[in-house]
Amino acid sequence: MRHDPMKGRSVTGRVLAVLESFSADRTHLSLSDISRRTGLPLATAHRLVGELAAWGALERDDQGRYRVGLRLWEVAALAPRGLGLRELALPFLEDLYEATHENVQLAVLDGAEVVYVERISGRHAVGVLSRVGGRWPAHATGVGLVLLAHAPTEVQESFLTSPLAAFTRKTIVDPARLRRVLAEVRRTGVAVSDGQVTLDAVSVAAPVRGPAGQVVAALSIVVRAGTIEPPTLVPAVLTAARGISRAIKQAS
Amino acid sequence: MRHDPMKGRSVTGRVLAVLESFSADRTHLSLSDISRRTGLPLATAHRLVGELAAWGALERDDQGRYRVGLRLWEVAALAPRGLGLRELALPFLEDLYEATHENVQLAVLDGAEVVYVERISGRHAVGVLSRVGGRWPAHATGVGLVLLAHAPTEVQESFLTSPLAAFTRKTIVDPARLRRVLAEVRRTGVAVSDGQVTLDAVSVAAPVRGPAGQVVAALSIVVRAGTIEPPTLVPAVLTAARGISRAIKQAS
DNA sequence: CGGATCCTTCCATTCAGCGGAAGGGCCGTA
DNA sequence: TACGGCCCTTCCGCTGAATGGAAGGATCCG
Repeated sequence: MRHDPMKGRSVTGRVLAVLESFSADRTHLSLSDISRRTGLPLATAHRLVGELAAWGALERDDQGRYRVGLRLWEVAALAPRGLGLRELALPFLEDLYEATHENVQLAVLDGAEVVYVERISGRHAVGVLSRVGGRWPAHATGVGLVLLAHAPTEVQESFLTSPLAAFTRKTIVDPARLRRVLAEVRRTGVAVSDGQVTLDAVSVAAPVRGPAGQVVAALSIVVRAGTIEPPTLVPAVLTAARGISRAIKQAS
Repeated sequence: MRHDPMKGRSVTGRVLAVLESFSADRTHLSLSDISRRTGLPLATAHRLVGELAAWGALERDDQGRYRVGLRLWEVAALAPRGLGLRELALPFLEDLYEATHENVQLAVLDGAEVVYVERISGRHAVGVLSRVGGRWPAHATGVGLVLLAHAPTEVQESFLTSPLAAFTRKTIVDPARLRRVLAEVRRTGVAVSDGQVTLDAVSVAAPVRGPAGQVVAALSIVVRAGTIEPPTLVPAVLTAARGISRAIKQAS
């Protein structure tokens, strides 16, 4: 009898487990690493990894370690909610970036987290922890507040009944307070997130809408706290967000 | 006896076939589409697609059609030769873009083709056919000429003995002429590609080097033919390319 | 309303996938 | 130089995950 999590697991499931064994802080893994992280026996991992490498989903470097391959990135680049969205948005992100040289981000909601689809950062802009392809709990980000505010009610309720992670003393962790913040976001049309992820950053975010008016993404600018008054950033963020919404509509 | 291309094909191979059934001009596919394009029986396609969708490699839209999912994009975003390279390069690409507002591209070589890892295009810049995540035959592009010029000899020989596709009357299709062009690229350090993909575009490309000095990518600017003399673009392109090379070295 | 096409589900059969074991290679240390 | 530890590769008898034809329901369109 097998006493491992992979027992009875499909081949597809194992293949996907291999792919998800890579992370932002572990982009290069040995075969043994992959075996350990997935729970797959070495011989099994070897076979699956070999097939993925032959196709290009994985690549092997000079030290024999594996990394996510270009071929997988090419296929994944066809994701409408990933690069597809980013392609349409980029001119407007560039506009906002050139006007401010601050951090400009585009994100979508996935479950209880935002996934960053794009980020352009100025050299002197305040440091941000977001990473393209990375995730963050929605409640603690400007883009996340916008996306949650416009999410279906059941998504919001599910979120509000789960524990809210704190990153700084300013992170919103009280569900009642979060409800009020989300209502305010819906009312004003923008979210301001001050010091929720790092104390020195404040962001202003606005919704990006799909053809039917539904919110499909959110755009934000992140600046150093105490440098620019957030309300002064609202017109520019709204302008860029509306431009992206228009581009999405025209692409439908 | 099975009379289909999938007979004897591994599950991993079938899963990858499902993923590669999507293309830039077919980002949304029905289950039957996927079955036809992969050669998989409907029931088999249904099972595999269901597992991929459950994990997030595929998503299903409101009309029941499938598209590449965000989760796959997230994993693929960890590809060092994809977004990894792009993240390091972006500040320099932005510099070049802001200085010129023309098309700025970053590409890597994969076999006989270049894969575009990044592209920033100005609104009024000449139209380009490249697409992030897309491929193009190396010989017909500025970035490709740079990458081929610095590729291992066997890669170059293999390329030169294969038929060279023509896209315009200016596309280099004569192997002897291509040899001379590649030698010139090595000598001068940059490639100028004039009208090879479209007659109205001319590009200037320079190599991006890895920690050991090897050429790992190429950067280019693409402008409207007859507007800016290519040699005047060389310093800016070289500056940006060297900046990226330095960033790569520092990240190692 | 009927034909065409799509999608979902079932299940008897089968062969692709499994993974423990063995062996070779590499590296670091005594 | 030798040895221990760890990594990677390969083998192969066994078995259960995968298979896909068939059936049935749903949807769309002329």
